[in-house]
Amino acid sequence: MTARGDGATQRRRLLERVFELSARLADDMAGELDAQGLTRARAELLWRLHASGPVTQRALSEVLECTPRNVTGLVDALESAGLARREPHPTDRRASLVTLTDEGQATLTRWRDGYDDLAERLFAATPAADLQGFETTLERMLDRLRESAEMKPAP
Amino acid sequence: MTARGDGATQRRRLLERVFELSARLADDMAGELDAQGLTRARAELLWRLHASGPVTQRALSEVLECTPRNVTGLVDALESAGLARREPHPTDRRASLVTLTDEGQATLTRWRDGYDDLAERLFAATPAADLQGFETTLERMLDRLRESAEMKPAP
DNA sequence: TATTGTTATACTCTATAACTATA
DNA sequence: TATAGTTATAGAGTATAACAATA
Repeated sequence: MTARGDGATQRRRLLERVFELSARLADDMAGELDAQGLTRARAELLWRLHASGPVTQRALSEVLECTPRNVTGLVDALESAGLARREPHPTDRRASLVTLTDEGQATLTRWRDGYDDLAERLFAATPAADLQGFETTLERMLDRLRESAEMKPAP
Repeated sequence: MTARGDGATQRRRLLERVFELSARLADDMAGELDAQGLTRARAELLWRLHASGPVTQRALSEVLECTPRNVTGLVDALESAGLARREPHPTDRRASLVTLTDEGQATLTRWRDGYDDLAERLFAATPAADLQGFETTLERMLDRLRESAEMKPAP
């Protein structure tokens, strides 16, 4: 008979729930993207592009933490899909500026609305005070993870 | 001047934190696995195998929600790595039973310890009462996601 | 000489379709 | 006839290395 409510047991169960949450959110998102004919990697690029405005592929490769070669393929796909395009860099003829098309912009607007819908769906039934506590615990978790990420930054 | 502390704003910020948590946990895990020469897909198979005991590839393809062909490749890789092996099925000569090797078992034991360490690292600094509240809110979120997953189960 | 982005090549995960050996 | 697992083929993400054009 081990004691129920044991701290380690609670923590283990909690972490399991957190992983389930991650998995379900990822599934949810993958489903949405699939319905739009997009993949996660391409969506991530669009998202970053929206956040930054027009940028070089070099900059994208740094933000996405992948190789320039990888960016080439993603931009090719997004260009074919009509969501982004390459424009000449005004001063550096080696580089090009990746830009959202109007359709790309529209896609991002839809995502923002979907994001808010999801936030409401997940949290609307929870009192604001509880959400405050939730955020505090969440931030503690993030602090621990940020700490360990700082310890091993350069691969 | 929109009101700060507005409900929608809080929810949006909270969802952002949740996504950051997911991303950091995934990065953390990918780093660990990479150090062990494993990929996420192979680790997932090992994990399921540990949970189920020896099973057919057919069963694995259902649990992992992927094609039998995919399982073939993953088991091939795990077999080469010495973590799993195929054994003849006792009654069905078409099928084989995938089994953890001793090294595979040892790997799983290490993971279990690492899992508990992570749970402690993330939660030890948070009072048990706060964790209780955290779990309640987490469960509400999961309920919402489980609901929508049930609505569209069969692709 | 260094940098931007590309082509060439390769590995992993994933899927569909066709096929073999069994049930 | 149906099932378990394989081979064959293909697309997507990712990586390294070599190369062109330009800085």
